[in-house]
Amino acid sequence: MDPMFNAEWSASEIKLMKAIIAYHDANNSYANGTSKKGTDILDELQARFSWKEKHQVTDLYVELVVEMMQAKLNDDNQPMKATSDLVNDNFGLHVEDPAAIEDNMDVSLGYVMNDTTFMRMVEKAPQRQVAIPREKRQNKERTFWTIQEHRNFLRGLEVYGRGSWKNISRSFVTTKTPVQISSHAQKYFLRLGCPTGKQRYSINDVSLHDFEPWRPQNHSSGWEALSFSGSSNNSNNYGSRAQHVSLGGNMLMYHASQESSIQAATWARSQQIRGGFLPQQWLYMGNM
DNA sequence: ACAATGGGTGTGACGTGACG
DNA sequence: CGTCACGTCACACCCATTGT
Repeated sequence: MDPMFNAEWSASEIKLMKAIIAYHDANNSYANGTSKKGTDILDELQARFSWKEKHQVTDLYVELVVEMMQAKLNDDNQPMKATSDLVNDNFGLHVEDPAAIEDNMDVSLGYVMNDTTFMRMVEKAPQRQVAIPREKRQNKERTFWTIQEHRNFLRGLEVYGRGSWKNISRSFVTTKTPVQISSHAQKYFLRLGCPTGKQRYSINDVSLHDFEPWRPQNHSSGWEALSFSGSSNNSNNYGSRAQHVSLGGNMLMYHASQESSIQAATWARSQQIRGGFLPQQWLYMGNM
């Protein structure tokens, strides 16, 4: 968590906000992806914390929602706690230990990169120059979605829900217009709804909760780090927790000339789909 | 090498709801 | 009721990959 939160928000304020969110959660208001209730919650929160800047409330709300979802994920191997219990124990989070939360923030946010190599691979999408013969398409440059943008999209989806492309564009994916986000969402939901093992890996296979594949306690061998499971096994919406693209360890760093992150991901995915595993020297190359 | 296929991006038409 | 803004859908176009 941003250390600034320590200065901007007191523990009691954070606790209160969590309680409010939990209340809405208990009423099925958050993260069910079916409504625009996220904005309702924000309105209430902004009214409740009227002395705070709007962006402060929004930012903390987003942080807490993601954290709470992550906390629930961590409890997946345990009986699901009742929401009332979550309210009482701060959703299993240790609010008094923000440093620990900060340490896990990337995990909470679904970043697959605790090492910077993966980030380097995905932070810039390939800017393909496409010859567009039609007049209307002249001078148009195709801009591909980065994984980071897609994750921001997923976060916005969780907060604002489907259809609030304007809000998502304004608050989460500022590099894309609402129309572009809508178009991206169209393909995203189409992919979710049409699972087939023949599909290649795509940006839409990246979920918000891609996390922890690199953790040694989760996989005793490098091969287990290659746990791809795209949307084909996902029956949930909005990049749900069941959807993982676990790009284990440093496996994407296989080739110096593999400039395109998308291509790298596609390549890696294809190796898995085809049942052919990665050469071991590539798999462990990043650890050299 | 070539054709087929899958996938990504952008555009236009249409539907819908809010507002005056 | 008309207008406007916005979202959804279908489609075009293109690229990358795969199969032959």
